[in-house]
Amino acid sequence: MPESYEEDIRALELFAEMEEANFDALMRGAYVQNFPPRIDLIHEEDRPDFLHVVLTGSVDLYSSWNGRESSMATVRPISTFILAATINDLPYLMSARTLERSRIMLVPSTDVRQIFSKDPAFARAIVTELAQCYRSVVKNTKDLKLRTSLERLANYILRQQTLSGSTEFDLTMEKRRLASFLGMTPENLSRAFKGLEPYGVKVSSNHISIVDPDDLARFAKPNPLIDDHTT
Amino acid sequence: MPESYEEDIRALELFAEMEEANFDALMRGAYVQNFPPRIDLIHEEDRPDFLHVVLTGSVDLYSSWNGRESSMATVRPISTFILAATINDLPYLMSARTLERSRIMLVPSTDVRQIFSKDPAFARAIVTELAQCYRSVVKNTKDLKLRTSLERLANYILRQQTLSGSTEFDLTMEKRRLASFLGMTPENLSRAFKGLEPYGVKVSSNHISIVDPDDLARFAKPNPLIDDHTT
DNA sequence: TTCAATAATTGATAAATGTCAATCAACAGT
DNA sequence: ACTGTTGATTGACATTTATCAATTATTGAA
Repeated sequence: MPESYEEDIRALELFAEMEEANFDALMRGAYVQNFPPRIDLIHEEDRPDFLHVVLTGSVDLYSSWNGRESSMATVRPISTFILAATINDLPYLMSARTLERSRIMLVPSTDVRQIFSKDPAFARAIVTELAQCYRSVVKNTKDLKLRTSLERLANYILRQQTLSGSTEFDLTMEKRRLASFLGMTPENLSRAFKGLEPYGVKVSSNHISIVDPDDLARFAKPNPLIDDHTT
Repeated sequence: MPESYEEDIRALELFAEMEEANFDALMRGAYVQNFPPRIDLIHEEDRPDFLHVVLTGSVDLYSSWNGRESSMATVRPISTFILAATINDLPYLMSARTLERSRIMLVPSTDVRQIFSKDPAFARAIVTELAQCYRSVVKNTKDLKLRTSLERLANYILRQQTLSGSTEFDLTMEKRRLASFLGMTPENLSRAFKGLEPYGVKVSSNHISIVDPDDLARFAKPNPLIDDHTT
């Protein structure tokens, strides 16, 4: 376990407050591995043998049914997935694949569960993280059920604007994956971008610029109870 | 706090394993109240002053945006809502209203958080519950993103069949609310029921009978990673 | 660079879903 | 039984979204 990573991992909310000895024990059992792009890390229905921590690169969480597939979320450094399955020792509900070359830490699930039960600070952190994950998915469900695809895209663009801190930014994922994440087809996304032109959204390749954010916001009607992913 | 309820509450997974003294402390601060039908118990954006426990009756969790509304879940006795907001002390993401005359226990959130941090068994139970809630919402998202409304209805009917243990059962909610829960309009639901006739689904008022469950299942393609809400 | 593979776009069309209005059914209160 | 209210259904139609096929970028490897 290289020191450099261990420091970053310790800084993760999930591990920050736990006992030094317990953290060390977790790290002793863990190992880090490099994966090339587009490698399946875990598959729906598998048992959660390890808690995964993305150290570098990025990971796509996706689901399949009846030959269809949908992108559910992107995991970026430094954060973990998929905690809920690990904690309750139940099969994964989502598959995970690397999007690019990625460095992933694997922590044995048994270690996580064991230390969970003897380290109150770790337990507390897990609860906070789980509650956050839960709230994220609820927000996502509201987005899907209450908005059209055009409205979802408009709000997605506004969220990215907030994250980047600028009215100009690059999309952080392929459009086909963005489409899947937003619950639509690539063709529909392409037309949706056109549909936002009247509200001052300019798209060229993967670069987005928003002429008048207020104009876009009047259409998108962003709402913290759906769009603010920090709470 | 009437003894009769206290016993049932103690039997809840969430409270079953905790220290007697802590349970008593929780119950001392709690109170039970009766509500008529269609009463708003909590509203999106409110602060979680209380953890709610449904003792009798039923509660609808729903969300609104831009004049639209969607039913997210139904809470039936005896279970709690909404734990995630209470634990992280963050605004509710959903509103809740009684569907019928209901008896609800209100436990001050501060008590929950305080006892959470000193009772490991309670902490463990909260984690299990949260992970379960999280997995439920993920399943719901998969249902929404991977299936058409006809497929969602077909699988809903199969789930209800499993719950009732019979190929004949009554719908447990109004059709308009079922439509909203499944993410469609009442008109679309009405036509979807017709669309399932070829697969042997008979509907008369709120009574459903399935002529040949295998036939329906061949169309619905139920999947435990979406439809099994017990894991 | 050149070429093959993949992603993105576009047009034409079909399917799914929503909206609006009218009607019918169920039910509660008088 | 009457009546008003609400939910459910139906038909006509509009909108949204998906599908299929063709074309145009874009990217990455030889």
